[in-house]
Order: sequence, then C-alpha cells, then structure tokens
Amino acid sequence: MTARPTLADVAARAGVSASTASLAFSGSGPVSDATKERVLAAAAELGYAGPDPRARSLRRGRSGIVGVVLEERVRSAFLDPVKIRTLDGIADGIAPLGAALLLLPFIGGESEGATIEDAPVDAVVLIGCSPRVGHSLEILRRRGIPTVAIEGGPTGDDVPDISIDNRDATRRGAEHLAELGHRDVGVVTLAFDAERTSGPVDAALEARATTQVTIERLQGARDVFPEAPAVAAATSSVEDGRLAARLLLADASGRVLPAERRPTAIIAQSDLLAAGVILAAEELGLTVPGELSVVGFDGIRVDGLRHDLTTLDQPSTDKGRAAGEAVVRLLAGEPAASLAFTSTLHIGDTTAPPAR
Amino acid sequence: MTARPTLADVAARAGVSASTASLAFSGSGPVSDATKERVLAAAAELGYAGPDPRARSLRRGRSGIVGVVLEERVRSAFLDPVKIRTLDGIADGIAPLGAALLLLPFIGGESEGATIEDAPVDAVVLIGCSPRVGHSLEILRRRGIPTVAIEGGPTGDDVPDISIDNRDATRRGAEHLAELGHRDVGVVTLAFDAERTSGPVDAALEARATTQVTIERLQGARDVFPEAPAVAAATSSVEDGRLAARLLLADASGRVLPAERRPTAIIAQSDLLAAGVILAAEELGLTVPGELSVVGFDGIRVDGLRHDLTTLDQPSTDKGRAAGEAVVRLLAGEPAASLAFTSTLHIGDTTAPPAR
DNA sequence: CGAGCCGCCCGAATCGATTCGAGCGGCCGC
DNA sequence: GCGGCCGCTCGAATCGATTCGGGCGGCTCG
Repeated sequence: MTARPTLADVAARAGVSASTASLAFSGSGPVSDATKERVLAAAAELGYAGPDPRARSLRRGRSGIVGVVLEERVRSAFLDPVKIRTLDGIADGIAPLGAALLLLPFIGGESEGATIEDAPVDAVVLIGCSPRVGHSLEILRRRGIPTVAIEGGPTGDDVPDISIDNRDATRRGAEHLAELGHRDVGVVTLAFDAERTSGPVDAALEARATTQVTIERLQGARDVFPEAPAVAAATSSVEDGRLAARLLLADASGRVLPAERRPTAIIAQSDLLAAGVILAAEELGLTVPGELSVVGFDGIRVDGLRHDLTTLDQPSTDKGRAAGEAVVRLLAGEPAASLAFTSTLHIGDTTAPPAR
Repeated sequence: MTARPTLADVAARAGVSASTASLAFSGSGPVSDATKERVLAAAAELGYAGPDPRARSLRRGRSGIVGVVLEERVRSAFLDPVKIRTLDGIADGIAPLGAALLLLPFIGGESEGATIEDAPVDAVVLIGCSPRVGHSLEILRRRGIPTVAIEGGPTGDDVPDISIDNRDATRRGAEHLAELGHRDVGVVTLAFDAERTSGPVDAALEARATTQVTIERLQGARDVFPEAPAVAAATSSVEDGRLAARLLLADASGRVLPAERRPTAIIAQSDLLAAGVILAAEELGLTVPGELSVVGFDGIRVDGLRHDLTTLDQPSTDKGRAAGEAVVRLLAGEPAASLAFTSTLHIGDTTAPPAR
C-alpha cells in the first residue's frame, strides 16, 4: 500500500477498463453517469489524487507551464523592481492560459536540475538586458519551444521581441541635461558582455558588446554628448553604481577630483545605478543636484533613496503583459509581432543647471 | 521532418540501440568512448536537443521543480515585499537541488492549467498568512508530495512549519505603546478566513477564523490591551489598511471621531496596512505620531511612505531559506523539523506618547 | 421482424526515455 | 588451449495516462 494508486488501480476497483476510467475523469468522452459515479467512488476509496501530471503531459505534449528565464540568479532578480514589474505583467498576460510560471535560473551554472535546456515548458519568455540571450535563443530554437523576448536585441523573425525606445529615451534625458547647460557628462552603463566586465568603457569593450540595451542607451547619450566617458557596472545595483561613479568622480586613491576634471552630470542606465551614483557623490561631499546632476532609467522608486530621481519612466508592466499575450498567441498557432513601447522623461529633483 | 527527432531516431542513425543511446547521453553507464562519440555526432546531425523532460520525469519520477504556492493572485504576491523576500530565501535554500521554482496560482480559481492539484512538482512550499492552507495541505498530502509550510499554522507532523513569534512579537509592540502611556488602542488585522471578510471583528468572526497568523498577532495585542477593538482588512495592502483605519477613526459619514472616542494608537498586522493607517490618519487631519501612534509588522520599507515606521522586524529571507533547506532534507528522505524565528522591535518615528 | 443506428465501453497502441538483466565477444590467466 | 571474467551493448519491461478504432447490445424505424 505504499505505492500511490494509479488510474489502472482505480479502473480495476470500479470494474471498468483504464480507458473508461480516464474518460470518466477528463469528463469529455461518452460515459454513462452510473459508470462515472462508480469510477469516482473507487477513486475516493483508494485515495487516488487524480492523473499524474507527468504522464499526462508526456501524452498530451503540453505541460501547462510557461518558463521565464531571468538570466541571472533568481534571488538578484527578485531584488530588481523592474524585473518584478515585468513578471507581474507576464503573469497577467498569460492569465487566459491558466498556466503557471516557472522561474528558470540563468544557464551556465552547475545546476543539476531544471534549466532552459531541460525544463518541461510549453513556451518561454526571456527577460533580457542580458548578454546571454543569444545562447538561450539557440537552445530554445533547437528544442522547438515558442519563445518571446523582452529587450532581447535582434532575435530573428520567429521570436517576437518586446522592447522600448532605449536610444531615443536616453537621448531625451541627455537633451534635458544639455538644455540645463551641462557639457561634461559621464555615463554609468549596464553590463556589456557575458563576463559582466566592469570599469572604464573603451573601444575594445564596445566592440565585443553583446547586450543590445546597454549599447542603445549609450548611443542615445552619445547622440548628445559624443565624448562622454562611460564606466560599466557589473550588475544593476546600487552598490555597483556607487563603484562605477567613483571612477568618474574620484582619483585612484579615492579623493574627489577637482571640479574641472569631473563631470557635472551623470547619466545612469538604471535607477538602481543612479541611486548608487547619488550615494557615491554624497560620500565624496558633492551635493545633488547642486554639484552633480543625475539621470536614471526605469521609473521605479528606489528603496531608501531620499530624492525624486529624474529618470526615464518605462512601462515595465505593460512590456510584461505584451510578452504574455504574445506567448498566448504563439501557442494558439497565430503569429505574434515584435512591439516597442516608449518611455517618458520624468523630471525630479536630481537635475539642475551646473555650478560652473 | 516536421516532427522533432527522438532518442530512438538518434540511436537508429548512430547504429545503436535506444538503450545505449540513452546511456551515452546520461553519461553514467558503461559505454565505450567511440560509441558515445558516434551517438553524440548523430544527435548533432539530427538537431536532437536532448531527452524530452516530460518523458524523463515520468520515468524518473522526479521533475526537478519545486512549487511555491502563493495562495493568491501571482501579481499581488509580487507587490508584497515580504513575499518577495521569502521567495528570495527559498531560491537560496533549494540552490543545492538546482531545481527551478514554479509559481503556483492560488487555487479555487477557474484556472485551466497547472495548480496545486495538478502540477509536476517534487515538493511544495506553502507561503502562508493565508486562510487556504488547510485545503492545500489536504490536496498535497493526498498526492504524497513533500511539503513545507511558512506560517501555515497547525500542519501536522509530516509538514514542517517555518514561523515566527507572532504573538510574543506583537505583545512587545503593544507593551511599547503601553509604556508610552497609551490605553485606547485599536488593531487592524489581516484576513481571518477564506472569504477575506473585512470590517469590525466580532466574536463570530474570531470563532470561525482559519488564519493562524492573524489570530496569534491579535492575541499578542490583546495580551496587553484586552479590550482593543479590531478591524479586519481584506488583503495586506495600503488601500485596505486605509479603509480599515477609517472604521476606527471616523464615523459612518466619514467625519473624524472626537478624540475621546477614537484610539490614540493603532497596531497594524503588516507594514503595508500600517502605511494605510497613516494615510487614513493624515486624510482625516490627524498627525502621526502626535495624535495617532502606529505600529506595523514586517520590517519592510514601504514604497512612498515618508515615515520611519515603528514595526516588528521579521527575518523574511531567513524564513524562506529555512523552508528551502527543509525541502532539500525532505527530498533526501531525512526528517525536517518545524522552526520558529524571532522578530525584533524597531522603534521609528511613528510612535510617541498620547496627546491626552 | 429485421436492419440500422446509436450509445457506451474495451483493447491496444502511443508518448519518449530509463533501467535492469541477459548475452556476446574478447582477453587473460592457468 | 580452454574456462572464466570483464566490458560493452541490446531487448524488453516500465513509468501512467490518453486516444482512436472497433465491437457489442439495445432501441428505433421501416
């Protein structure tokens, strides 16, 4: 009695065949009420908990699960408000499927268990801003799993990409700084490559960049400030923003640079990075926005930040929802197109005319 | 060629049997290097993407997936910082498994797809503070799925429960108010039952309560203020906190009650509710903490709240991690015990001596 | 009264991989 | 030179449910 009862056991007890028992459970086939009742009664007596989802999904070819690839440690994804909003939107978008969301860890780790190469999913959403999208796409294409990307960069015709106007939006932020009178502007960027190389951005790094978002946003800044020095942060976090900003504002020994040798404004490619930039500035005795203006990207509220950040407000939830809806369409066999949203410039209290 | 190749196709092409091909892939069995290479080559030519996870999990009896039951809409869970911290901890705790996390929607909806009764999971974590735990437990027990609860209330010996000192902690918060001189204290509670009945709490509602956390925290408040009136909120949100607080602070027409007829302090059972209480107070023209002291529970930072909330800081992440570790132990066939953490009182700027 | 039809149930194939025991050469040792 | 052992490969059973075609008995209509 240790083994869990199977449909066959139930059928035997009810005195019917396994096929009939199956029909009785799924309710679809032509089964007399009396028989169905007998099967249900037998199931109750045996403590049968319904068809095994593993067997069912093998047979049906559908598992009712949609994967979400976070392309980084699950835990750090939970700490990123943009990701959470996006997840929220995805959950909303796939609601008509009634499917559950499987959080897939980044690949390349030493994980034993479920990864993108090996998970029972009907479809997958790649949440980008990541250098690994290319590799993931290849695996999914090979497995023949319908896929939707969010900020995936160039994905090919078979994979709809939900994105925003990264370059235009950043340019609008840069123009806002230019109008205030800023001329010396620095940029703190997201990661460029899979190794998440951090530090000053040079031509070599730009050349081997694989993250579309980083590049587009940098281009937007360069559209207005072609000479702007840039520093890459390893991750989108307050701490890495702080470290990157110090490279723009202080010398090697950690002393603040003289006013003529440091930027009067910094464009950060995420709000978390911007919060780190502000933190670094204040640590160095610089006031914001008096001595340093800061522009972020995302439009989230950063926990613990005392400022109303000037930033580019992007519709994260809408992006997620659109991705979810695209998944639904793909699973229905319909085509799904790529889609681009627009961000709006929110002017807070972290930007002002430069002191000099 | 439309059909995806199977292991049998690969085996045929490599000129070996399916069993040998399987061994070649899993790498464990005794297969000569030459054969393995031939199989791998054949797989590459055919574009075989590895064993089908559905078939594999049917045969192996393991899916490499751990379910997390949020017991409410996925989207609202993402909006609750406590849940997110807990998820973060769970992801950390099950890391040695390399398993992915399946977000299971609350049950009872009209979902077509994966739910707790019907999802290919190896184990499940129930995240509680919810009235539905009892029902969920029953289903999982029936299915024979190892389960760990977080704040699940009485779960039975087979299901470890990870909890905190709800009653003691709330009592410490209440004592803090008593020491400040408060005598008239109100309580805004979480939901009591599956219907999430909101409004004034009476004996009848308490009698049919199914949510352990709500009861324990209420008891903690009553330990110090036995007569404290309580109002239940439908969900742990700022808005529902606001609505509940108005029932304690205003009359039916929405006018603020005279000082002698309203509490000088309110104990809220979550920080989000506390934020709503503060919002309600300010809307009614009451100052915090001057005319109303507010105590929360959780120790999160509430987005947009301008106060440093006095609250009971609970180790949400640690709770999640402990739950994850318990899952690992259960899956290894080892016993896992229940565990209780303790919260610490954080005194912020929302509590002060009463005005009168 | 007989043919046909309809409703209900059963058998068997199938989904795709894993795993255990058996078999088959070849090589080593006696 | 022969028996035994070892290493590799293969067959077949199995995991548990779904599904399709067929068949059987009863009812209806001609």
